[in-house]
Amino acid sequence: MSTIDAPQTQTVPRQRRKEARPHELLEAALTLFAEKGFAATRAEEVAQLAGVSKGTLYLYYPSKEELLKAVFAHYLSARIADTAAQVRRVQGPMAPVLREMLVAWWQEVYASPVSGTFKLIIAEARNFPDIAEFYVREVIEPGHRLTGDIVRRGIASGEFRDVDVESAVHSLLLPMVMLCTHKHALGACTQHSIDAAKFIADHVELVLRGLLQHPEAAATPAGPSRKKRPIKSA
Amino acid sequence: MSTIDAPQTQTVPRQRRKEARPHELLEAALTLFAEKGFAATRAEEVAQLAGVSKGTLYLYYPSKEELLKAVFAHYLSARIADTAAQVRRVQGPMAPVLREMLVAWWQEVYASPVSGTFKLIIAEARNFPDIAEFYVREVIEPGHRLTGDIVRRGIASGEFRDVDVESAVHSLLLPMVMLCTHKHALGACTQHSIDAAKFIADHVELVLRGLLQHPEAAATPAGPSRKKRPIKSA
Amino acid sequence: MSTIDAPQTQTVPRQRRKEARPHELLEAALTLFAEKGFAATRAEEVAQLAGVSKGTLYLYYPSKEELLKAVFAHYLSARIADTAAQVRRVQGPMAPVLREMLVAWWQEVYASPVSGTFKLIIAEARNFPDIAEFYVREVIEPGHRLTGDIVRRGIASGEFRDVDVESAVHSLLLPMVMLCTHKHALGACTQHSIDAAKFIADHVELVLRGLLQHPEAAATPAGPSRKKRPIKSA
Amino acid sequence: MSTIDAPQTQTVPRQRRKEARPHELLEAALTLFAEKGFAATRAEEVAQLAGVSKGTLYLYYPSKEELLKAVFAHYLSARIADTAAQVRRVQGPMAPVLREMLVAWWQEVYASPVSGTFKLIIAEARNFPDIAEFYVREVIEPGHRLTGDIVRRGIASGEFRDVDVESAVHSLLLPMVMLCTHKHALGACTQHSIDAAKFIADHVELVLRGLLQHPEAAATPAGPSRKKRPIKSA
DNA sequence: AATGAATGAGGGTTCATTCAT
DNA sequence: AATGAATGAACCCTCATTCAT
Repeated sequence: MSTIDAPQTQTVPRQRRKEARPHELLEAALTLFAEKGFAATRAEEVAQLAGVSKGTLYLYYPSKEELLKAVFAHYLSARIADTAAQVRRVQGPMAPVLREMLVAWWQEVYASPVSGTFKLIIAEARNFPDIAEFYVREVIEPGHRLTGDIVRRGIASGEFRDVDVESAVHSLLLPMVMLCTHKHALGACTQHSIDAAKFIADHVELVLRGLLQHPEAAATPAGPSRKKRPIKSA
Repeated sequence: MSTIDAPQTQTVPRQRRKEARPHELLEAALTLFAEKGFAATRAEEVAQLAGVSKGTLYLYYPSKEELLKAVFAHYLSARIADTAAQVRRVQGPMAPVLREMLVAWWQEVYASPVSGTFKLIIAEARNFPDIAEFYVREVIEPGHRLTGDIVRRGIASGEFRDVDVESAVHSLLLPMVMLCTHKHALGACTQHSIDAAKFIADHVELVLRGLLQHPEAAATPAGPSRKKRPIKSA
Repeated sequence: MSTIDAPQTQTVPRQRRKEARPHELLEAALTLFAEKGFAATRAEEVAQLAGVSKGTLYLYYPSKEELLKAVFAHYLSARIADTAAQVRRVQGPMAPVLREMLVAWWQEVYASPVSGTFKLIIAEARNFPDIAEFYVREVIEPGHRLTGDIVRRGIASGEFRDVDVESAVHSLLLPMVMLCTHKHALGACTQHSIDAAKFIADHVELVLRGLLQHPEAAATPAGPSRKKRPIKSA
Repeated sequence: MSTIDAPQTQTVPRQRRKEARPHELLEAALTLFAEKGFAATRAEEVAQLAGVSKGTLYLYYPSKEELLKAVFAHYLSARIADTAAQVRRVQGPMAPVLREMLVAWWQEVYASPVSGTFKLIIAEARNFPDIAEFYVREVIEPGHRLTGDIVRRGIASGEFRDVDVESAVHSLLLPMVMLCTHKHALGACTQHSIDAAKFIADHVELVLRGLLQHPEAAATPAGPSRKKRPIKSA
């Protein structure tokens, strides 16, 4: 209210806040849209969760729909490209590459707000076809190409069996996506929780074993992961 | 109705309609709720798709929310129990049982309206916790128990490796659920379609191979399914 | 449904029912309109209370509004005329005439459904001006004329003081009307009930005493009515 | 809109309106509810009469029913208490006290919107029992106690006859309440209007005369009030 | 830039009325 | 004559969006 020494409820300097606003609004929007769905979330709720008033939201985004688009644009851009570059440089067996990539991806995504985007795109794809198209082009296709390339290299080198690449990619990725989706859907309602960290590890090993020409030569223990790994899942 | 060949606008007798209405309304509701989400679907749209007026919907269901609950109650009751009974009677190796059960499940569900329930529960679980609880109790837990029992029997007999049962069940089922979800989400918007029939077959083989103690002994060909099977996927 | 020996839930012969229908519907309508108001009463409720279906109501009355008009037409016709005739013939002091007329009126009206018409006309007069006009012409004006005539005769004979006739009529009648109104309004909700029989007696005596030139000569005891009279009030 | 001398559609500052709105809405609500009844009044009509849009009404009152409750809370609180205090202090004969209190009450209430509350409570009591209970407790009982105390004091001092207090109170008050009711019911529809000012004066004298031990000693002229008093009745 | 009062189109729900049986 | 399924206009209420402050 006054310029000097006003009792600030937030210690963050003004300038900071102003720059941070759009990001805070996007995170609030992702959180609520993923939780309740786009139509069932009120613009005012988003503003409130971001700590601003209803009017302020409209200073940054001209409509609720544009806010949704901005959420996707923000959370899904330039996440694939760099991983792809890294992978291309790697030499040697593909099994460890796959294992590390998937676990790393999972560690980065599952616990972060980004995990909410999957439920959100599932729920809203048909209501916003241009978002769906954008998503397929920017997220799904790059992700599939990346994973598919690894599988193909494994097959080419004789490390993997000659499986159908598309199907293998789906077998690898869909459970992980489903897990993220579950976290924001039923997982948030019931006690029927999945131990995500453990499942991902087991899942990758299981499918790798299905992929490998000589499973017994795999570097990982043949048995299930008996103990939970100390990775926090939320 | 009339004496001489009056043009009949309504050939269906009233009484018949009264019995058929609830089911027609439920199918219309599932279709639209799965397509657009519960909040974004207008009650009148459901009525229209069912071929009745807005008011008629309310003769059968007292509110939109009760209609949603009825959708779940109708489409998800007593779908698990009979399969479970069949499975329990089976003797011999579990791999074929798993293969047949999953393919059969998929054939029955994927092409039918029931496939829409997965997207719907994902999108609405957090808004309707009692529906979520019902769903977990009536659908998820029985389904997991059923699949888990097969895996356990396979492990006990030495057919399968000593994997973590929960994780294996997830690896088996989540891609299938994800596929149903996808069909009603991105799959309905873009050309990036998945060949579901092929994927399911490949997926089951891949994971089975990961499960089996001696994969090379499996009855199925080691190679990928090169040709699409002539099963219609929608 | 069948013509011969159908099990009749009502022992009343058919013909009787058919003739009685309109009256049963009117009584149901008066009851509910007086209880809940015209707008807040559903046509189906009236039908139900009369023991018929919604459609049947419309066989007898073309609309809810016509039903309301019929209620007034039925309950308020030819109630004044005969009393008026009786009164005109009477000779002698007017105090007993007034006393008897008011008590008789009250005994006949208060306990019967007719008592509901007052609340009803109060609540709906402004929404249905033609009903209001009818009511004023057919009920209020004759009633006032009748009562006023008695008072005027009392004044002319020197029995009553030379009061304003209009005002005296109001003082006499309004409390009685109010009592009927109260019975169907607050009286139906709370324990704060008025002992109607006692009040009417006391009220008439009190106002008569105010009217009389020589109150001490009145035939009634000067004290209050200590005991409730054995007249049933509902 | 324009820079010079733009015709201002809204000269009232926003802040002012926010404070005034609730009262404007309550008055509009009382007016319309009393005129048409609660059920027959549309929320938008209330808003319109108060000069705001439909949505604005709901910024101040969460539902039409809460608006009704607020009307009663606003118009009927703390109206009795202060009169009661005044009356208790008075000494001397009770007849003038009664006369003045009733005339004052009438002058204050009859011409004001408050007069509508009687018709409203009559019409809606049975639909809103908690409002009825509130009304009995806050309005009727205090009012009766106040009036009854005066009558009792008059009896105790020998000024009044030993009448039944409850009945006398009703004889005094009911016509006044009926008059207020009439004003908003038939009185608003027809020419059959009552001269309220005159009636109240006459009524009080008439009933006082019925109450008094020695009527001829009363301070008022024995004859009727021949001339209308110059008090406006609406 | 930020606020929040105000708006009004839109959607859930009710119910008077119709009409095929 | 009687029924009750069906209709759709109307009404309560919500909420995305605007705009004066």
